[in-house]
Amino acid sequence: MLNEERKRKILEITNERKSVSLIELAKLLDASESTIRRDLNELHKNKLLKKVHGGAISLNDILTQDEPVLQRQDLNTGSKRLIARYGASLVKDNDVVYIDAGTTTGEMLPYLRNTHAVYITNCASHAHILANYGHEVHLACGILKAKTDALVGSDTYRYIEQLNFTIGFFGSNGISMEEGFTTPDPQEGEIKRIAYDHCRERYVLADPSKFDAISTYSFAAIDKGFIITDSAAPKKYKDLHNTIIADLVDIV
Amino acid sequence: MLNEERKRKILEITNERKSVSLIELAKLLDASESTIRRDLNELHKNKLLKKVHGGAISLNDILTQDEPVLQRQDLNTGSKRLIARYGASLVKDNDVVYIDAGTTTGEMLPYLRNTHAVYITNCASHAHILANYGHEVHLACGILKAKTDALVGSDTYRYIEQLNFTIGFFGSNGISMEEGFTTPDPQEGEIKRIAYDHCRERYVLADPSKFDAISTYSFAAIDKGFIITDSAAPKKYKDLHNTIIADLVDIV
DNA sequence: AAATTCTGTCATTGTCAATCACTATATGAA
DNA sequence: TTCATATAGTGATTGACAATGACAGAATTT
Repeated sequence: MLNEERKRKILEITNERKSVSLIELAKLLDASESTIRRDLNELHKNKLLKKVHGGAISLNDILTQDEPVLQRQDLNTGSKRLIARYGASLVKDNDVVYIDAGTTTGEMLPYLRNTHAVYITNCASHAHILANYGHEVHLACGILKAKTDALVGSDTYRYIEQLNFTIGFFGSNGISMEEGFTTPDPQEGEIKRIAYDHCRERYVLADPSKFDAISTYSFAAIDKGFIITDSAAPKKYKDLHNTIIADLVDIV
Repeated sequence: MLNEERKRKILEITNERKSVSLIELAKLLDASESTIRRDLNELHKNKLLKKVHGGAISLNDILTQDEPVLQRQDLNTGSKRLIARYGASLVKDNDVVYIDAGTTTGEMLPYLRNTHAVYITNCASHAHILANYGHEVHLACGILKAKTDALVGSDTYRYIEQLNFTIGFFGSNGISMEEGFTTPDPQEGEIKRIAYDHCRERYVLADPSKFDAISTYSFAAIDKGFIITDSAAPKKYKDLHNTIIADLVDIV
C-alpha cells in the first residue's frame, strides 16, 4: 500500500471511529507497528489527528464537540465498542449479513473484517463505509431518510422481502419484556421487522440504557433472537436465556 | 501503445482506483518503470494527478476533500459549475428526475432547488446530499462500488427498468460522433443505458475535455438527448442541433 | 512489579532521478 | 536514392535516498 494512501486511511478510520488503537491500525492496514507509529507522528505533527498513548483520536470531534473525554482506556474497551466488537466477531465465512441502520450497528462496521461474507444493509452510510473496507455490499432501494440515511418505504420492503440472511444485526431504541424490541419511526420499524423475519440468526445490539424503555413501533418479540449487551444490564434481562454479555475475553 | 494513449489510461486508472502503484501501472500498461515514471512526472506537472512515493493518487479525490478552499467566484462561474447550474435550472415542478452517478452530475446537486420534484439516483452519496437538502430521494438498490459510490448490477438494472423519468441528467467520460456517449466501467455503463432509455428528456453534462474522447462502454448515441457544455467545446459539436451552450444569462 | 507502549537505531528492501544506449522516424544534403 | 544527422521515445542501469520492519532499552501505564 502506498504511504500516502495508508495515511489517508488512518485518518479516515480515526475520524470514523473517533478513536483507534495503534495495534488495531496495524492489523487493519497490514503494516508494522513501527510504520503506523511513524505515520501517526507525522499526522499528529500536521495536526490531522491527536496521537495519544496507545493510539490516536480524531480531531474533528474534539473541535466540534465538547467531549475531550476520550481516553486511552476507551480505545478498545468502551462498553458500546465492546458490544459492537462481539457482534462483529460472529460473522463467519459465506455469511449473508444484514446490517440494520443506526448508530449502534454503525459501531460494528470497523470490526467487520470477514471479506468472505456478503453484507446487505438499508443504510447508505453503512454501505459506503463497508464498501470502502473492501466488502461486497448490497444496498436496498427506497426513499432515503435524511437524518438516519436509512432507506424506507414499499420498495425497500419488497427488496428485503425477497432476500434471506444467514445472520442479522439490529439496533433497538427500547427493549422491554412485554413490548419486545421497539423503535420510534414506524417506517423504519416496518423495515426492521421484515429484515428481522428474514434472518436465520438475529442479534440485537443494546447498551444497558435501552432496557425497560418502550418506543412507538415494536418490530419483534424479546424472545426472538439474541440480545448482546454488557454486564451493566438489569439482572432480569441478563437472566434471559437469549442474552449475551459481551466481554473482551470472548473476542479473539 | 501511443504515448498519449498511455497517459490517458494512467489517468483513467488512477482516477478510477484513487491510488495506484508505479509497478502496477507498468504491468497493466506493459511499459517499463522508466516510462511510467516519466509519464507520472509529466501528469503531475500538468496537475492531472498527484505523484507520491511509490505511485500516484487521484486529484479528484483530494479536490473533493479540499472543497471549502475554492473561491466563491469559481463556485458560480467556473465552466463546470455553469454547466451544472444550467442543467439544474431545467427541473420543473412534479418532475421525476434521474441523477446519474459521477462527479459531473454531483456538481448539480447544490443547484437543484425544486422541492416539488422527486429525485431518483443510483449514487449513494448523491442521494445523501439531496436528502439533506430536503428533497424526496429514491435510491436504487444493488451492489455498491466503493470508488464511485454507484450502485450497479442486476438488482439496480431491474429497479430502474420499472421506472419512468420525466427528465434525466448524465455524465459521460467520452463523447464522439461515432461512438456517442461512452464510460469506462461496463457495469456502470449498463445502468446508464437503461436509465437513459427510461427518460423522456435526457441531458448529458459535459465539459469540453470530454469531446472526441472514447471510453470502453457506449451507453447512448450522440443524437439521443441533449448535450450541455460551454463555449469552449469543439465547433463540430457546438453545431449539433442538440447541443446547448450553458451561459450565465440563461440561468434565472 | 509487570505489562504495555514509546523512542531511537539498524539492516533490508523499495523507490527515485539521472544517465546511457538503442530504436524508429524525420530532415535535408550529396 | 543513399547517407549522415537530429529528434523523440523507450528500457536498463546505477548510486542516492526513502520507507519499512525488527529490536533493544527507556518511559509510561496499570
